[in-house]
Amino acid sequence: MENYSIVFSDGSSSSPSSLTMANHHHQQRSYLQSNNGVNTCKNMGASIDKNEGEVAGKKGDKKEVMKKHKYAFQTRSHVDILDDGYRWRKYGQKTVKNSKFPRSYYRCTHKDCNVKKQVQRSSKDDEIVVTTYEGIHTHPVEKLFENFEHILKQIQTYNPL
DNA sequence: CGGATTTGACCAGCGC
DNA sequence: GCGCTGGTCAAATCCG
Repeated sequence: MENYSIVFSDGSSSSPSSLTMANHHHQQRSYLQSNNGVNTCKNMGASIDKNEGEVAGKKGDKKEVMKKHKYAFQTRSHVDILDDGYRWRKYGQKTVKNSKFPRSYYRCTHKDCNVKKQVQRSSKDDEIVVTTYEGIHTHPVEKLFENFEHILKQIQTYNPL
């Protein structure tokens, strides 16, 4: 069962057999760990918050209100969308510079769960898929997994290293 | 018919 | 301030 290589990284260092958890902001989280902790991830630019938490009006007043849980990892796979048990609704796609492939933006389809993720594949190695999660799910996983064998099988299927 | 995608527009942050 | 770039919206469209 050594046919997969899942590489946690923050986008910079990625040696293909190490597991370096990304730690963008405050705390790091286990992959696929559903938890109902406080989730105050707010969107920075737009103002689509319906009845979400407070909007700190001006900047400079409160600076550390938003805590974002953001972590990325790379997988060697030929499928973009790894089935991680949640349902995702695509809400955007942009072509990023320095990359041939577009980046897709997904959002969790649950009612009060505003977890986002981005899927982007590397321009150099089109086998590499960079998935970036942001936020913590406030609801249990909709699909039931026994363990990681399911998702690992997806990677292994398309990655005969 | 309802929910998910598609896709161009729109907007904000940043660098020049 | 302006233009580029990345992130999101939303209407149209697709698909079960």
